[in-house]
Amino acid sequence: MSTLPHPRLDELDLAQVLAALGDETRLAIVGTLAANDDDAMTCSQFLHLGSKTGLSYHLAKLREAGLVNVQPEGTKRLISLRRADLDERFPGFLASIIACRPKKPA
Amino acid sequence: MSTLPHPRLDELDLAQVLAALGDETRLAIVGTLAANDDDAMTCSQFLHLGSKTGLSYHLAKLREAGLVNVQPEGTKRLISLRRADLDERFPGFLASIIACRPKKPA
DNA sequence: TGCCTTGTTCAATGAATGTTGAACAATTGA
DNA sequence: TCAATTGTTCAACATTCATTGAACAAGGCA
Repeated sequence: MSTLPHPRLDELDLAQVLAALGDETRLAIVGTLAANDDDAMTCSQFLHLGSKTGLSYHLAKLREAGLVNVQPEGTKRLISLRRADLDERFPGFLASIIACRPKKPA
Repeated sequence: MSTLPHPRLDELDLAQVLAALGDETRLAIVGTLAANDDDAMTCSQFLHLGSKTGLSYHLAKLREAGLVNVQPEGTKRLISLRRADLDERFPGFLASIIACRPKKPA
């Protein structure tokens, strides 16, 4: 699966999840993943949100909180929302978060 | 209404709300208010969660984020969840948060 | 092999956070 | 008036957080 440490479903902690999302940059990352139809994205696709180093930091936070899955693929990392896990552990939560983010017009 | 500053409905910021809830103590405060049927409570009713000073700090955070309303009443402060406001601004959010908190058995 | 791309690690820094105890303010009630 | 109750404010402190740049790894590809 993945070489990087990810919390298991039963290890997800609500306060940690909320803290991870309590940052504009990380909230934007999650919002972008959702707006991208939950398709996997690479770090470089978020460069408009901050520096390379900063993104590495924020993505690690999101991964450690259990919000995203990070899967190495060649020199890239495929980042995807853990939508199913989050929906199971915190039903309705992710949807309510995403619903009140400003949507990008088509 | 109240002498303490509260953000207006249109001023509620999702990231700030999430950050405010990203702390075990504050999450417990909100959970307790919800478990108490959204009835107003006083600071002293949360003393089991921390020191007097600490609670004052955390309750200010919750108030500034727009999660609770604090209304002076004599020497006490009546603290209540801004349920209606939160439901309007972030539909489904509060419910999803509260649903996955462990409930106290009756 | 060598170079480019992608992303991480490290150390440093400044800002924000959470906790504590002492002192203070405001109201209530004897 | 005096004392008790309820909370806030303040300064101090240690911790964590977010950001930066330089250096480093690991693959891809010529």
